[in-house]
Amino acid sequence: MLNSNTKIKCGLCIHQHQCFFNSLSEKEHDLLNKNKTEVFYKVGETIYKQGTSSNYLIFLLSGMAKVMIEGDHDKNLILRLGKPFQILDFPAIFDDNMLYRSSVTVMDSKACLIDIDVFKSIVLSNKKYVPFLFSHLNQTQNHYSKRLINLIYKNMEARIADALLYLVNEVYYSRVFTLTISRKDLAELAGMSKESTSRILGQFKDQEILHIKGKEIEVLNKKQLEYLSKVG
Amino acid sequence: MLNSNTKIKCGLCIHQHQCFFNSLSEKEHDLLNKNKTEVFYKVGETIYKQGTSSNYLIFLLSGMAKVMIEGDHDKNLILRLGKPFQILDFPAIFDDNMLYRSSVTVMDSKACLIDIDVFKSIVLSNKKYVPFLFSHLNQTQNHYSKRLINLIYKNMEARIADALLYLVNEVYYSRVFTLTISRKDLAELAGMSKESTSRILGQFKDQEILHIKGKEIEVLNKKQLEYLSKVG
DNA sequence: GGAATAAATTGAGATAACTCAATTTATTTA
DNA sequence: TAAATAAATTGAGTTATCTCAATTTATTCC
Repeated sequence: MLNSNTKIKCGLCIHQHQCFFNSLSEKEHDLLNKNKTEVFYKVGETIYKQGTSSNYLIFLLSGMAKVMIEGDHDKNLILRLGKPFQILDFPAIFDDNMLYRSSVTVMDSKACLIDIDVFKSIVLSNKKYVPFLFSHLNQTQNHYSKRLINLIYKNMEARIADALLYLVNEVYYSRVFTLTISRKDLAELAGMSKESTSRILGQFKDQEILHIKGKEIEVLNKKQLEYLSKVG
Repeated sequence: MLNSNTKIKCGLCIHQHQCFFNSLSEKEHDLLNKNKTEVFYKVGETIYKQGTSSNYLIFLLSGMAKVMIEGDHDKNLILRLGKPFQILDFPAIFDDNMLYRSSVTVMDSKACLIDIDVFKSIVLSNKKYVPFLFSHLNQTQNHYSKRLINLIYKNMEARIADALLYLVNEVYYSRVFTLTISRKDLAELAGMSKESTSRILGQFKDQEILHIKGKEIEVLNKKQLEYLSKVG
């Protein structure tokens, strides 16, 4: 983790349209600018650690980070992959700032650390923000709900299909992509062992559902993945 | 479902101290009183149906309801048991009022239906409510996170132990209780088949961790349940 | 209160998924 | 660029959990 010397100016950056904070006023953007820190993380670095508290809200500027639950016996579950201009995860900001999930970069990343008290003051003073925030939390909750039923009752094929569809539809936005996570990460996204993940991927390759060459993946038959996800 | 003729007056009832709405002003309580409907549900009745939208926020007044995700092939997962003076589940109130989980009573229950627009107007006008609501959503999210890792990587013993500990610590508040849900519900709370649930319960009985007589359950060795939850 | 129906238990067999170990492939470091 | 290390794949054997069927126990309803 390394501090940055040239901070991006909130409210003036070119990514405003996709930014979590784009509905803020100029005054609020200034407040944010004064109270934020930009830092670099190398791949594999922990940003948030489950069970600790944080005074910062993490806003990714570049790279990618996995948001995961750490279980006992080295068993983790990846909940989502955080991408630039998204808030990585919410500590319990109106309670004790506790974190219930960990976050680790999967590639070199740049992040913006926003002081939670400053964020809270904005939330409490800007009415427009409440529906937005509520909506955001609601979506996360629904995402978790869906993950729960999928991971518990679906078979391996369906779980890998779900993971791949997640990557296509919500991470890389393309049927062809270079995987930025390891096979072990993919396994933890599908809630199964890395060996089984490897086997299912090989099977999908044989069935010409996927074209795989190392980290390069092309989904040849997305309909089939959707079908497997449904029936499995 | 049957309408009630004698409505409880919000702000004047004896359960204020434990009520979700106890920080409201007199004026807000009046607004709520004017815009709420009280209804009765028989055991097994659906209150919310996943995939539909609702204009009401459900506030339980008596009885109990399971909040669950309905999967394909008749596979459900119970997320929590809703109890009196709790909000049952939040529709996407700042989006389309959509429901991502179903809710079904597990005993005859009385509920209060609060108009979502009225609730929203209170949330948007009462600053004190934002932290409270945020905190509530956060807790739900953390509960789901925990459920995810527990259900995916833990064995049957640990999952039943978790379900029992949930009943003791968060539902009945007692080591001795009369189960208000069926064995099948218990199975859906632990994310496994009803036959396996039955077998594990029998095993716990043999090991003198539990004393079971039909619906009457006494946890004889809570420490052992906590141990099984941890190692399993 | 007894018949009918539903819920819960028990047993046996099937299978999905895991673990461990061996090998191959890829990536890092000297 | 070779050696060392890490990541990924493959195979074989084991085990946890499920399914289906048969009983038993509990609950509902006439």
